[in-house]
Amino acid sequence: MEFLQELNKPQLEAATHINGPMMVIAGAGSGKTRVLTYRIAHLIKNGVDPFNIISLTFTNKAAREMKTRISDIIGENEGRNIWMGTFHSIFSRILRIEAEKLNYPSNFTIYDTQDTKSLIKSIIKELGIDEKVYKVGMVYGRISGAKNNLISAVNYATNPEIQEEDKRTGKPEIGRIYKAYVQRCFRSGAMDFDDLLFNTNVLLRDFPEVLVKYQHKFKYILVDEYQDTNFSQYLIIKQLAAAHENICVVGDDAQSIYSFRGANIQNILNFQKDYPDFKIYKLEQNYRSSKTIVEAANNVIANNKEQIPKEVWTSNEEGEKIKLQRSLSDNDEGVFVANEIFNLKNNKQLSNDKFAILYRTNAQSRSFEEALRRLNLAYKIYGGQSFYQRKEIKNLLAYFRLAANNNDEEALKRVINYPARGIGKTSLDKLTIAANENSTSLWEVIKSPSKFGLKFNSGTLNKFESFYSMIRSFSVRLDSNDAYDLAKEMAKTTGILKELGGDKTPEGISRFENIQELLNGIKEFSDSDGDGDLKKLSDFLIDVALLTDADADDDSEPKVSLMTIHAAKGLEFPVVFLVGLEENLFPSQLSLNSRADLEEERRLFYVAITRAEKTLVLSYAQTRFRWGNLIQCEPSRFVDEIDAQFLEFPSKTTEPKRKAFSFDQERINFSSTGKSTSQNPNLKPVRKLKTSPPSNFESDDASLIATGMEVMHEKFGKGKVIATEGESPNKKATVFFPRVGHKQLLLRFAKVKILN
DNA sequence: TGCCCGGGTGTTTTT
DNA sequence: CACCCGGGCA
Repeated sequence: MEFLQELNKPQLEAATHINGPMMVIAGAGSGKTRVLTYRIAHLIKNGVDPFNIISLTFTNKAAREMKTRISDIIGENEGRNIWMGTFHSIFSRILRIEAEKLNYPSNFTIYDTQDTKSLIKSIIKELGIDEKVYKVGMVYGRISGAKNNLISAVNYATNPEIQEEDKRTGKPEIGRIYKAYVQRCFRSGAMDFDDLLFNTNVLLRDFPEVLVKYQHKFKYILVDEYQDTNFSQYLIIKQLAAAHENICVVGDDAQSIYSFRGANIQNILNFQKDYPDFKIYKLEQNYRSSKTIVEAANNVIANNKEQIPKEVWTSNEEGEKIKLQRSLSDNDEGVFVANEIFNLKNNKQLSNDKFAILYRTNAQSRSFEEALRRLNLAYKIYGGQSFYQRKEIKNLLAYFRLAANNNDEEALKRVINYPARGIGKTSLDKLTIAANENSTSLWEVIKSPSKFGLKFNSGTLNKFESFYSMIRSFSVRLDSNDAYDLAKEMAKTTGILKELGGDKTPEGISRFENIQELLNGIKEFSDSDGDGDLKKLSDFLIDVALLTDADADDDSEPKVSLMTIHAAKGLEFPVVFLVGLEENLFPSQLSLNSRADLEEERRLFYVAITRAEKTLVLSYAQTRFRWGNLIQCEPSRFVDEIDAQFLEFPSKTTEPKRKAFSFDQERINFSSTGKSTSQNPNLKPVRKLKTSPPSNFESDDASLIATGMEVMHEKFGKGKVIATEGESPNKKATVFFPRVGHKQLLLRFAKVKILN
């Protein structure tokens, strides 16, 4: 097993651990994927059947990469038998096998975020609940959070604490919406993302024989990115592992960045409780980055209070300093980065794929796209609006979905009048009401409206009838037709091709091309793997909701990668531009009210820095367009947390040519003085220039603040203290602001003044 | 029923 | 600024 020789001591120990529970705490860049892959290879070489291994990853991309790497060692035939994928894809697979136990069809639809929100929205309307108070996103968040903690709709509505909480925040109807939502999904034969995990839990809980079956199958369990699992996922793992306890989890608490999605670091602590005789391995040597980058990252993360002690180090060379770049505006930032890539490419003979631009929010990509395009640099955006989420694509997919699962309400609503066939809102409302009253699906009502006491004029009835029979004609061919043949015909028969083909605007042409691209993709699917089986459209459709753009990589030419930091997790690049490092953007404005949120932002910053191998550029802009307004920005506090010895302040020449503002002059003078303090001197002039709002806002001493007081907050205005909690410096206050509602404030950070 | 216009509203992050 | 939604009109 010569492959094991490439490992260092702790890596080797972890990779050759065979039986019993184990946890690997792996610092950034310490080779955890390598350990996981080699461990799997080692298991197989030691007689473990690949069929008995399940390996859960965070993204499909990570899964595929690992699969390739394992196949390289043990051969593809063995490798393909390992169950490897995301929680969502693996458990949707199991749910399809076991669906009937839960009274679901095995071809259930997976609702993506759009479908879910659209359904919640209709429910809120139908129930006559105020949409202004019950914002769809917020309701979805509550329902999702409940599901991730395995709180069913019934539990939710009967749990006194939750009801109390919802009443206190003025939203007592969420339980009702949750109930209706679950019913509607069920009648539609649909599960949302959270259901895939929730229902797996139900399955394992209510059907002991199923649990035993999968416990027996998955004798060896591996979980990557364990710090980002939520309770629902945790419990699935725990149950599956209960029989053999051959469980291996790999994670890094410093890289936990998904708590907003219910991820819980607590799971790492639970691990020690659940498996007292577990073995722990710590990987602390970083192989990815230069000393400078590793130490800067250590600087940053040291500011977090809550973490498992570990010391990441590297024997790599010291490397370049981290460049700090200031631009006048968001557009200039784009130009700077594009120019810099252009130059580095030429000077160092690097291909495009060696570069990544990382940002906090998807909306920031625009200025970089424009600038890169102008220099003819090929780039690829990961995440954001994915191909499969585009309207035209979703519309065609909705026809496929509806053909495969006639009860899919969201699919039906999407296409029943697209292209326009004269079935409008009024008719649809009638149908919906009848479906609800009779606890059935829309489809059943359309099939025979009269059965449900509905009266329509004959023209409308004819329209229903022809829509119904068109869809049915597709449905009956699903099992006998080739995916591509059927898809192409559906695109034609439904009128989609004609509709889009007639639109000669640039957007229309692009939409048409997207449809063609989707059809091409299906063709590829049809032609793939010549094992003789018929490739069905329903098979193509199965996990389409779980696919993201990153899964459809085309490597025709090397491209610059643009993505959010969340999406960059697990990746590495020789050159990284970390952009938009401004207060209120990164850290996000919404994270400033609690220590936990701020620490998560800092971990995110840590993840971002540690993606870089050799060159790291930190960039911020002084002004930025937001909500259509030009706003002044100040540099992110995180930049200050890096010791100045690791930073380099670039010369003026890298800034795009344009009339300098007066403060630009100031910056040059300042840096030429060569003043060196322990902090970053170049940040200070900007700080002074902050124009909004003048910060003579003095906070009062936190210890004085008490329940009942009227206070003034710098951003939220006047408010009343409802409760306080803890002692300073960690004293928190719940304050009600008429303008923004209830807020939890950590008084150390919040700018609050006592009014009376 | 379908289209167009205007106002209101909103931004983390993802499977 | 962009998008979405609702209202009003053809």
